Amino acid sequence: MRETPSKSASVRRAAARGFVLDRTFYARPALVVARHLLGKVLVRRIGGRELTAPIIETEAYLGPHDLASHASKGRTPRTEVMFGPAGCWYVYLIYGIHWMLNVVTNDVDHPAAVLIRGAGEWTGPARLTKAMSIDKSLNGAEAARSSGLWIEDRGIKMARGAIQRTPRIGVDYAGHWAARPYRFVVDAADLREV
DNA sequence: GCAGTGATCATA
DNA sequence: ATGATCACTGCC
Repeated sequence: MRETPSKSASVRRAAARGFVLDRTFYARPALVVARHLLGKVLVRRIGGRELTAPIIETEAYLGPHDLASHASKGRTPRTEVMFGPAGCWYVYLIYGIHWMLNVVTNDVDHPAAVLIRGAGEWTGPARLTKAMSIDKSLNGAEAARSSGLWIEDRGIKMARGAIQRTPRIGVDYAGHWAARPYRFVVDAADLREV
């Protein structure tokens, strides 16, 4: 994608101005966090380099009553992180191959999280984690610079109508919860720098 | 359409 | 210890 020199400069300044989302952002209902993560920028530090990608697809997992959520099975070693403070990563392996990246939401002892399904050019939660070298070593870590994986607000805006809601993917086992529109998607073309 | 892949959890 | 399940992907 070609840009004029002045546009490139403004993008760099906008990036430098980005601020890291903190616990107050995540300590809200999963549906609110899932919606507001669209357009925020996932940042992964690997060595001295930073990989960045605007989030374009999320899913909310509400709590123990949500039969699509791992938390509906109760407190286990795997789900422990979801019972902890908001703003920590919940990373787990699925089908023996794929790492899934979630961020914990709500309050302590309210196990809820948002699955990050797509960012930048990467569609699909497993392709995203593969591209960003995300695995179990991040499970339980804070979404902060200290962990090497965090999310920033870089001022990207989108039209309200650009956001689509659909049922969540791959949770047909969850009865009527499978049909609830807890998946949020925005077309990358609808993201706008400010 | 469906195989691959192995952690996780319930059951025993 | 064993077996079922799985918030997916890639290849048929």
